[in-house]
Amino acid sequence: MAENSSGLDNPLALEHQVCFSLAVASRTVIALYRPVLSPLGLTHPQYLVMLALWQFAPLSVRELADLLELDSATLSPLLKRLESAGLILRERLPEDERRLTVGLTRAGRDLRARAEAIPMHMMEKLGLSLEELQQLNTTLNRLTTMATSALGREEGA
Amino acid sequence: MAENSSGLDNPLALEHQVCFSLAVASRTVIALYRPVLSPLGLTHPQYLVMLALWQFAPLSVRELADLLELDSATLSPLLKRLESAGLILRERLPEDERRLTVGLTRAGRDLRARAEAIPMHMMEKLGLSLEELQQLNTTLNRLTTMATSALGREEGA
DNA sequence: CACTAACAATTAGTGCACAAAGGATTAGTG
DNA sequence: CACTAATCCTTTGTGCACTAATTGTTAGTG
Repeated sequence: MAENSSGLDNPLALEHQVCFSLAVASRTVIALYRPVLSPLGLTHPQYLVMLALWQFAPLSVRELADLLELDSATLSPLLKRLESAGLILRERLPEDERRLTVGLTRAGRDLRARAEAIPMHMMEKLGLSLEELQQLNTTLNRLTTMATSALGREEGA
Repeated sequence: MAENSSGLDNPLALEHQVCFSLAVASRTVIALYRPVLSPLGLTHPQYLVMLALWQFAPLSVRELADLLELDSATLSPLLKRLESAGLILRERLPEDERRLTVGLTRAGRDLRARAEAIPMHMMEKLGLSLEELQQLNTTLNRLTTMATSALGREEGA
């Protein structure tokens, strides 16, 4: 009976690592989105970009990066792919030639209608209630807040 | 007051998507590991492989893939890098030449001592209690279970 | 025993994520 | 105004994740 589930017996045990559960959960949930997004021609990160644009377009690359907590170096090629797919437009801002404005094309806007059923669909697939998902969302956001502030402290040190 | 936090007002709102919170949390927590793992010469996925090996070595590629819920095509190059780093050994099983046995080298075993402080260190960085982390772990595992069984149902259909 | 199935690992190809460096533009300061 | 610093985006390079196709090996079947 030396075993327990607290992680005190073997702190390095795989099953005790939150970072592992988190990575697996993230990959698995995203995998569940794949067959739903694939008919729209979107990957999951591209879907998140489209969500941001449907909600806030136009946005600069920097604003998108802040919203999605991604590096602009990650977004740059992703946005090019969305542009080749005809969903978005990228143009330099006249008043600040450094910035790129990302906006939606007609096709990009139209895609929203086809995406509208996705959240409900995924909820049913997952088999979790709205309350459970909201609770989970809150917990995850709290975790991210803690991790982000810990990262911030490091840079300051 | 048309807004609420249930997601019913705008199901596609970025802040309501669990998949988004999950992806961000995963990336952010892994980012917090980076400065801790980098002195050991490990990336986070490599760290997870080492955890599995410290606990269960020797393991075949298939067993590792099952444990980590990863594709063998992802593990193949990763294991080669760990081998070049001198941490693991890869050899074909004499009794079944299809399989590859992955075992630890002396350096690989020795690295465990340096990794032993990591879980506690990360817990402190995050600023969450052991109970909170256990609770989170349980929740995430439940989520993965739900998502996995949903994926299973799809293949059957 | 020959032949086909299944299985294990690898390879090739696409896309995401991040670090580091670079080019272009704007803002701030003496 | 000239010059430095900051900002924005892109590019390059490395590594992870997944799909599909491939090679090699074992197991099962007629």
